[in-house]
Amino acid sequence: MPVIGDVARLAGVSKATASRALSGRGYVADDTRQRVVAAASKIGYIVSPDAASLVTGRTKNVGVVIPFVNRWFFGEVLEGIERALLAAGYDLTLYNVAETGPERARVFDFFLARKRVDAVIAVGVDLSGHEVDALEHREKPLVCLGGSGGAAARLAVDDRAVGTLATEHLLHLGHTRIAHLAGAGALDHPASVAGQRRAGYLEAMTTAGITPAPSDIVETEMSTPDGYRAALQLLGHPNHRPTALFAASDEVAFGAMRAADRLGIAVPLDLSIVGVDGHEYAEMFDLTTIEQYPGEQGRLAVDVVLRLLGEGEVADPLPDSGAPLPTRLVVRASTTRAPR
Amino acid sequence: MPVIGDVARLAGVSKATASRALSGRGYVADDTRQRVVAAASKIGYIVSPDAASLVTGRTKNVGVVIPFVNRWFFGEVLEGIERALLAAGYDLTLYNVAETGPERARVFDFFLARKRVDAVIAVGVDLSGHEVDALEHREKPLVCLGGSGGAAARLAVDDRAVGTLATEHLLHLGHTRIAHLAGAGALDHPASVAGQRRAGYLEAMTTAGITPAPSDIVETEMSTPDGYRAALQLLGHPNHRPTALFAASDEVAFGAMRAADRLGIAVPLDLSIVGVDGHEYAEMFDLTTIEQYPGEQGRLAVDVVLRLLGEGEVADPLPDSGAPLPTRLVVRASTTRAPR
DNA sequence: CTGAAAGCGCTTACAG
DNA sequence: CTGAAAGCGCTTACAG
Repeated sequence: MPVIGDVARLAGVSKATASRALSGRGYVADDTRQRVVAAASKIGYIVSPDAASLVTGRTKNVGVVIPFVNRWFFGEVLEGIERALLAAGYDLTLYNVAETGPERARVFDFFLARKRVDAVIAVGVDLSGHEVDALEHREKPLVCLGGSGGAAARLAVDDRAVGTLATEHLLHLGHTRIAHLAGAGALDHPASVAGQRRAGYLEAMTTAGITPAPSDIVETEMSTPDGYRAALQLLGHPNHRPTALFAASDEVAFGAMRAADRLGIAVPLDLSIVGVDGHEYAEMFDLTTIEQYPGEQGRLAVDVVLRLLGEGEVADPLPDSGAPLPTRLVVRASTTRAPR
Repeated sequence: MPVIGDVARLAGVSKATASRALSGRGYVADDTRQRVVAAASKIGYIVSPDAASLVTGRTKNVGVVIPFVNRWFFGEVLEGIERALLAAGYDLTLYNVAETGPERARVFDFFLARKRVDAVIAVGVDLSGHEVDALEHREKPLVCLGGSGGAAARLAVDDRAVGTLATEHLLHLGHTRIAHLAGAGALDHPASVAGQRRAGYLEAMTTAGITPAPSDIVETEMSTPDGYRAALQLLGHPNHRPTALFAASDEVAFGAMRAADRLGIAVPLDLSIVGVDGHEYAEMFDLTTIEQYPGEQGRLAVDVVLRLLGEGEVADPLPDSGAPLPTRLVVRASTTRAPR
């Protein structure tokens, strides 16, 4: 395993010069640089990131905290982040933390508190004050993508507007009996994604002069199997069947479609369904949805992190700070006019 | 940011003793240790992994190379690996490499070649000789989960047997016209997962004295939308419709079910479908499948890595070396007796 | 059981 | 433009 001293010796320069030649920082005569580079590649020299980090204080490594990897939205975000980070020469250290628990505390208090990452990106996690403090205390830039909990740099779609738009789409089609398959925790955590979408739904309904029956809102984990179970419960009830359904995510919507199928409820004739996300299956299932663009969101989060870390001399670390991330209503065959 | 010198001073010992007390390596008097630990926690000391790595040569970090994160199987594996690594106090650095290309070369020749990871786990990647060499040359333990390309430590299901079993299940139900939705590259890369499953299918057919028509094997990316498209092509053809279909993965099978639905082909009455994986949606869709257990596989891969790294003094680094990972045929409503 | 010293592999002022 | 030296924060023989 060659070290920089080997390169220096072979090139006939000092370690300092070798370092400068290889890193591109500081003045080096052009032919010197070439000799050094040639020497390095000849013996297969690769800099030790640990040694470099120790002196520069930079690790070229970003921690990503994410509650799931196997949900479409999160997987796409993660892929987007990974690609962008790799392109910038950064490593990605993955912390797949669940809602809460000792494991999560360990990630924030131990893993992230060490000097191994330069910054952290939190995807869809509701951060506690303590967690944010732990990072700020270590002077680690923190970029949040969705989720909640105070952080300076936050990128998010307007989930409340998403909920309103989805609901208004259904209202506009003449539906009045509109149920909502909300994300788990929507009621208890109004600031969460699930909570915001629910609030948007409620707002649209209220504006339309409709008060949903309490049983018209059912909470579910945002997965297809859970959405399926929740929808069976909602749609299987003998009375009061809704004519339309706003699912908090496309994955929930797929489950609802399957439940409707199983119960012999025709979509969209008997039941219109709208989801959120723009999942890769949405087109195949003809699902009306509010698209968002998680891969792009991940890339954006990396942009912000890089700016915060001073890579690429850009003045404003948060170009569109405050502006919500783009979304788009895509109407497909799963929604139609309310039955007479 | 306190350093170990601060802890030592506060506890009234040398840095050496503080280091020993904190790491648990070497003799330290019990009360000394307690004083050191108290001092450390009082000032919120956390060891610098970079500095420690530099001297020990160990980073407590494992690189994971994986072609997708947003396919069910890979997502589950990744989650399993992450949990197991975290529990062992290791970090996970994620490299999401696509099939091939310059990006992939950069990961192997630069990122993984540095001293930042102690070992690498390759999930479902077909490694080239050059890639394996690059790692072995750096003396990095390499554990492969599925995929192909020579590596000492390999964990894998017997994909050929999986293909045979799935096909025999259909043969046993009286089907003779059995199509196969194979994974992309099955023909060109016989050693790949897709290739092995295809080979198993062919073997079972041949054993039954049946030669599938070339048009009965269609390759597709192993995703649901791609499976959908491939199945439309396969099932939409006016002649020769198969009565059964072996899909190379559950995700492909879901796409095929949707295609059948769209074409008015009843499953299982007109068409039996069997998949592979034990996807979380399989039960909901009543899909017959050959289950495997990716989360558990990920955990197992970590076990092997840890043994290879000498954590936990276990004699044999590969307990079940050679034995294929468990799988199980789960019969559901998507397969039935062949129509008369 | 504990401490002084060397050293892991780099980078960065500081001189020249 | 280049080099000698110091130092990043730790751990590990080596003495005692």
